[in-house]
Amino acid sequence: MAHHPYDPYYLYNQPDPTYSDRSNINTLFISGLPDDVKAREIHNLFRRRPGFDSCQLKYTGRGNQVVAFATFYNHQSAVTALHALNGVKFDPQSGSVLHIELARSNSRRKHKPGGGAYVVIDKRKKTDANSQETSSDDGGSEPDEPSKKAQQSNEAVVTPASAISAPYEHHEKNDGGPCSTLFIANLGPNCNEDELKEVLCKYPGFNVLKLRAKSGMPVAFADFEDIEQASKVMEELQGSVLPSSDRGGMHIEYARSKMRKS
DNA sequence: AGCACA
Repeated sequence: MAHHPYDPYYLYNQPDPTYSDRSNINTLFISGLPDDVKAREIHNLFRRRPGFDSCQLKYTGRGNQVVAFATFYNHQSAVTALHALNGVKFDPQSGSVLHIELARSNSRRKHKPGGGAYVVIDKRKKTDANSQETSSDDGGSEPDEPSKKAQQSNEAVVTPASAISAPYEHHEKNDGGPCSTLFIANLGPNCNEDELKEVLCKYPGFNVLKLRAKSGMPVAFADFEDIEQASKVMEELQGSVLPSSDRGGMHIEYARSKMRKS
């Protein structure tokens, strides 16, 4: 008996049966897509998000409605991508705005070693020249749709400030977007440059590490050749604990600006 | 939450 039943901390942490618990969901449900969207576009939308695994485009068969699912390696990555992209204007021509929520269930599709990074599920009746970008050999593997009515209310969707950084626009300033320099925090006070460098130099594309202790706690900047390589490192090292750490794992983000090639 | 170097 580890917990007294009236222990408020114990009670607080019990699952609440009145709300669906989606803390184990790693998959996002995306609606509000234009009906001519391509699986490739969905893939490009998510591929640089940390923790991204795979995605699929689904023609629901009701009208030209298209929805998509994006699966991440963990729940937190999925939630982060959700917040980054929900409400973003996807197509300035059609005015379509992304509506993203946690899916009702995780995508069960396994990552085949030779398989593509995205998948199309076509439930449409028409068998004419519909382009099958990638075939789904197992149509029963897609998660449930969380909201049947989500797609009908495209016009009511309000565009939040995050839509300013729409994916189709090029920005000179980097507002939290991907960067080939990483910012590393939550390092212990005893962290030294060499132990961190030892870990980082195992990854391809690693360039330069700079450690600095601003008002005590050290933070680091690690520069890589390109964003893909930096993203990979962020994914793999996120939360990992250095031997010198007296606290939790490293917290890694994209730096606000690329390191200067001095 | 903490983002420098030029």
